[in-house]
Amino acid sequence: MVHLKLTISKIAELAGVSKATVSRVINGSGYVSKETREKILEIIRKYDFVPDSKAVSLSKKKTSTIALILPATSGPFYGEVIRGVEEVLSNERYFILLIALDSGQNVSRSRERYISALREGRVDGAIIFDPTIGEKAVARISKTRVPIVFLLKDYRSFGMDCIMVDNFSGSVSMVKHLVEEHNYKNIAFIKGPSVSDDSEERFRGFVSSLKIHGLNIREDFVFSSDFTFEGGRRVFQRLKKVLNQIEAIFCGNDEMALGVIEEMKKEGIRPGKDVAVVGFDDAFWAEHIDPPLTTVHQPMYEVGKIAAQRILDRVENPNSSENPLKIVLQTKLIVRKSCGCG
Amino acid sequence: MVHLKLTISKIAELAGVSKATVSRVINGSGYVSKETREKILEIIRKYDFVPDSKAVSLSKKKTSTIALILPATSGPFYGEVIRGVEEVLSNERYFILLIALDSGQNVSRSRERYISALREGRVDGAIIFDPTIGEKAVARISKTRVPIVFLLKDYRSFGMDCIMVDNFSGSVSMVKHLVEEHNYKNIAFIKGPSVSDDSEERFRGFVSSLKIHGLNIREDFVFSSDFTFEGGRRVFQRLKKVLNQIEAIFCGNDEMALGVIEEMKKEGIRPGKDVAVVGFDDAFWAEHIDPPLTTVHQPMYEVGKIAAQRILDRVENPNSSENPLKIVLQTKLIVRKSCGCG
DNA sequence: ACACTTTATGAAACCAGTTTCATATTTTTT
DNA sequence: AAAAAATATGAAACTGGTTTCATAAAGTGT
Repeated sequence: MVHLKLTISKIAELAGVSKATVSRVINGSGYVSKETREKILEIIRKYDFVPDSKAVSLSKKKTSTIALILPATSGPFYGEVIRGVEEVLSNERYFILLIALDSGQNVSRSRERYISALREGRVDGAIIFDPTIGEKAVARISKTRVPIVFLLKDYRSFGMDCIMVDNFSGSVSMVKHLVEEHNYKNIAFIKGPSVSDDSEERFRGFVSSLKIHGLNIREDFVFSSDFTFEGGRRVFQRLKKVLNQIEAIFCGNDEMALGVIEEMKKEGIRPGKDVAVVGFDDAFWAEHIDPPLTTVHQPMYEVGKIAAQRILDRVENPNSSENPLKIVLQTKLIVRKSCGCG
Repeated sequence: MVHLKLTISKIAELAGVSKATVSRVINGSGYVSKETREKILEIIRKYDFVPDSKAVSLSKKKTSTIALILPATSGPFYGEVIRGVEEVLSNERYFILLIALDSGQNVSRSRERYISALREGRVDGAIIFDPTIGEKAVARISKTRVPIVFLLKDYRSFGMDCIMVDNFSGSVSMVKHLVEEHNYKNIAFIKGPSVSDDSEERFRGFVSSLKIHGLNIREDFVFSSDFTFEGGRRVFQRLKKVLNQIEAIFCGNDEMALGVIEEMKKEGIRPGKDVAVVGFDDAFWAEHIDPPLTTVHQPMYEVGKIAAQRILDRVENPNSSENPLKIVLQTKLIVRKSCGCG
């Protein structure tokens, strides 16, 4: 029993009409008499026919697919962003082509891969979350003419929309809490990798907020690490030297905060009591660790949703001459216990 | 300045050859003289030409895309599975079409969506992780003739490969540890939703292992919840009644264990000291909570990798009459402190 | 020098749809 | 009743590639 492949032509033949008419029925376009439509619909149902998406894509010049580029190590964000994007796209019958960025030196390899996908016309648009991308790559992407929404990167000068998160204000409100509620005056800061814009923004917010409160920035209270758990542990060993001079440690993200907390406990120092430790991100587990972590919530689900809405808009109104949009979502201070509260 | 679209025909024209020859050069197939090849390559480079993937897919009947179906709530597994799949597929220049299953009643809606994707010929194969799927849907999927690998579901009778995780043995080794190392004799169990095969397997392993150790199953020590953090909190309230009769609580997954632990702490009961609490899954945060959770590690990264290798094999050797394969990956007991160790 | 294989190329068919255009039939307007 | 507009349909062109087939030239063996 050979399973013969159904095509629109065969359906047309069975119905005694031309394939153009079948196409019209399927797409609800053009004129088709009621009787003809019903007859064709009947046959389509009977044989359980579905048009081949590859052929549809080719002739309609539309894939109904959006590329979603994500860093492999976006950890807690991964799922959140995907959820937001998927929720919006699936409603509009679009699919997600997911490309995860390699970590380490291989980023450029995976960058090539997703640029390829754009150039080959595999997708109608793309949501790009690529923290280490630079102008050169953006210029190449721009040449593809594929509508793009960048996450957490502002490339409006290349005509691309961007969805940003206000890291600066997040830091500001954290410092405000530490200073005004707890009266801490000596706060250490642990930066992430310098290539990370987020990290820089958070640090700038920290510095700026200290100034506002009339506090000095102490260079020897500023440390650098890599946003990882292990990095947090390591940096704590360096930080120990100034531990007796500080009242709080503001970590550039939650993972490092967790590393710091674990290391502190090992040394018999009580996080949140002897020294406050706070983070940034509000990872899933942040409220469940001991002590529950005071941190800044990143609205990544909303970022995903808005990015998806935006890209659909661009894809479906390609010639709208609207200027590249920048949408800034607010972070939110989440006060738990590691800051000394409660 | 109108950006004119490049096609293989235009390249052919520029090179003064037929498009068949250009196609041969691009694909490295058939005979092409060295001079012709270089001339064409030169022009392709000069104009930065890339063939349209939609056209290639249509004529080659190959999309170089694999569907990856994942539950929205796979929480910690999400990223792990994706990482494994992506690592293998990207090396072979395949792309991932990601479809997340809606949670709640909408599963069937998203199920329709991914079955559509298969029927439309959007992908060459699919890796399906759909815990609540039933035979009826599987039968429909089977009709599409698209190669499928199921995760954690055995549908070999429909000709589909499956990658399983040995939950049963995971439970057995956990009970073994609790009984042999700690000499616990009264162990409560919190099941997940009854629709979850995993949950059932874990429970069966628990029961079986108790028997092996000559212990009775106490019906009133068995509770049911829904695999969520909140579910864990709620079930603890029911469980309190028997708390003075038990030495350990074996939770069907880590999230519920976390809920139980939090609730215990609120009541002044020390998890791991007064009563042992253990979980299943080894979520990212399991080692960082207080006390660090003793649990059973699920090798989801490996599941993703092996599934991807398997699906590529099926896709690239479509007429191999090899029987549907079942690969069982082993879980691993991770002893931390919540069981009373350390 | 002749048959046979290998190399090289293009025309045309093909993949499975959509869309334009021409034509025929109705229906509506004047 | 004639003209205009709306409805209905199919042939053929089109999307942008790949592949088959035919043909010709070059290389090889005897």
